[in-house]
Amino acid sequence: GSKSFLYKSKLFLKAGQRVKVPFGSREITGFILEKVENPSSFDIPLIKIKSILTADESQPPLSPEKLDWLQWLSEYYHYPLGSLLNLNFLSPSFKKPKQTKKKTKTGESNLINSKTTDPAEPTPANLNSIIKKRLSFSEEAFLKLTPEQEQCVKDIPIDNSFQVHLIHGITGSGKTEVYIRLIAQALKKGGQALVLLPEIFLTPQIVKRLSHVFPEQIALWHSQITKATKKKEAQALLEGSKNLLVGTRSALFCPLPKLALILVDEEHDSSFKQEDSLRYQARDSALVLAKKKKIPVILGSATPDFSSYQKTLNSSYKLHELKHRALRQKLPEVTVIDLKEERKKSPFFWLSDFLLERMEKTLKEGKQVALFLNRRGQAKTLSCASCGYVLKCSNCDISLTLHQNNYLICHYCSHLESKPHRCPECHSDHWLEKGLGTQKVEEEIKKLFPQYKTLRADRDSISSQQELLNFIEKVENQEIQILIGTQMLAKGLNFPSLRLVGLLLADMDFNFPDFRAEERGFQTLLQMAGRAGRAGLGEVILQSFYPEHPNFQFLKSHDYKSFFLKSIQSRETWAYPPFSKLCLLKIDSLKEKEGYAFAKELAKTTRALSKEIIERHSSPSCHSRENKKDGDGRKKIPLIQVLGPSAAPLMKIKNRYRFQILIKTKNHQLMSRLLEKTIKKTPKKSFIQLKIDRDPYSML
DNA sequence: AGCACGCCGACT
DNA sequence: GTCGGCGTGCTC
Repeated sequence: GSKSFLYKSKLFLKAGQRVKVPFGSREITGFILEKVENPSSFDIPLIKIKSILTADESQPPLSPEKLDWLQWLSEYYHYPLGSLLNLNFLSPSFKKPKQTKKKTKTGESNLINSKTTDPAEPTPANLNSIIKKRLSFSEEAFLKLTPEQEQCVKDIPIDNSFQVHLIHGITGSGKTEVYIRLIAQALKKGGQALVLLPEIFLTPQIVKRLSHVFPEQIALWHSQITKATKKKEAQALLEGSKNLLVGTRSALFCPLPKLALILVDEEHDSSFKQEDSLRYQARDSALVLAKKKKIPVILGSATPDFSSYQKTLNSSYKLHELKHRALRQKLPEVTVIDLKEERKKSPFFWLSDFLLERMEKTLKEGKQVALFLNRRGQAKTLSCASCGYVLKCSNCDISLTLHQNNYLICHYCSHLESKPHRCPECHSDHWLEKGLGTQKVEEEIKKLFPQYKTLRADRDSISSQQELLNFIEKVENQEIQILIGTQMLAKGLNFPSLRLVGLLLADMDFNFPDFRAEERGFQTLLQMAGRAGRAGLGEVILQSFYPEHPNFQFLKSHDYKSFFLKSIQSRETWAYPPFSKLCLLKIDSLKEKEGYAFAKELAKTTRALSKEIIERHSSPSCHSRENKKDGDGRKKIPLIQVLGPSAAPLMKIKNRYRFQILIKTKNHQLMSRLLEKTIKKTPKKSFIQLKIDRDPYSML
């Protein structure tokens, strides 16, 4: 996959250093990887080896740990190291835009095996001014901690050793204040801290709090920050004039020479996984970086990822629990309503009499109400009332979503068309709207409560940071009484006057065709329930067509741990993560037949190679360990399973046909070995793309 | 970036 | 058959 190139030089060069080299007919900047002792052992005629032109001192070299980490990323996620080093923040000139999808496949490489290397050294900097600045935050901005928070801070040493801490703190338990103390410790020691947030534009409140406490230290890093600013901030972090970086997953690549602490907030959030080009999981990658740098990592969540929580059970992660809300507010009471019973009585099937009544009461008392529904748009699909024809996107294989009652959008390719008058099949003009979205709810609620102000929060109504800030301001100033939204409302927002939360169709979330659906659904419901009563009494009304669902009992008692212990069992039975490792081989072809043939051949190769690996792995030397693992009565998990090929759940997207093969293995070493062998054996085809999604989050 | 190579359609 | 357009791969 990722190629490196051999050059010669008499210069004194360090690994990670940038150099200018001739490459083909042009001159490019490359990175020194390592010193090669025996160049003739390479399969390259010595005469072809060119000389390095100059050392590029415009930026300090990558540290050995960072370089090591980048190599790990490249291998683990099967992404060419050359392309990785070319990503904006690592690139010497910030001018190069992200490669187009077509180019990433080849991955232009500019790596160099130099003849002389030496470990990199940290950049010297102006100590006096740094020490002055480092202490420029004022402890006066700290809030008083509860005994629980204080204990948590005490139990997390910020030292030079690798340890993963999981802070499981219920909504409103004040995790941010714990983070602030730990960041302050890292800064006081002369170190730097990195805080990763899922989508920074959805979490302005924590950013505001951190900016208030560390006004001169903080640098922000996310997709809406301009390149010029990024360059400036990267420089400040390199020099040490700024020492706290708060950003989304890509902030992980920013230079932080004195990194002493990594904090991943809302660590369960799926947006830490990048779904294109380098398909990396930022939380997992942060753990690897921290291990190489020998520093602590803190993962925080009210609803931890199953894999993270599982690792606290055998103490490989340290668990810290915050079980009480910081201002001693009670957790909201959860009432479960059976929609089967209620639907006949109320004006709409999705609004029970009970919820309606509680809404009226809450609003009369001057408090706010939020209604949560995990589907945007107005009606999910449009189908013909007489023949049942469903309108689908012409490029993709999926149903179109109706917006504002007159146009249809494909959520996959953004294809837009107006609502047709007549059914293209039977020419009937009678359409049925199936499904319920936030727009429909907003429309009806406005009719029911004309005297109160209603506002909708979803990806359609709020698409920028500024729009979200406006929304938050309106809610905080109580200009709005009724909020209607998707999971956008569930992410880290804190509204003191919000008393009542209605979860309109709570069982909908458990039924996606994905092994993580239950985990995801419960996390969202619990997070959403946690928005109620952040300052004082709160109430949650959960509506469902299946009210006896056992998960609702866990929700009523706000008991994440019991939910986890129950739900993790089926993961084990079916050998899904964290009990196995997954990798999705995605085949994407312009032609359906050839794509399928390629996928079939690929699956055959993968199966044959996995058989080889299993045989070798089960040889006497490895045998005893495996027996031990299987001998304790648990269901036996096969070492490697290759499933498929199957048509992807959404087979046709943007006029390309998609097939997939799922590999399940017992551990990631086996996976790496299998992937490497498979790729080596698979011939490249021009119109077929093969993408490797390691630890996939979306099976689509 | 700029050149080599191979696949496929159009034409002598 | 052969010419040439174009997409893809390679550059130590």
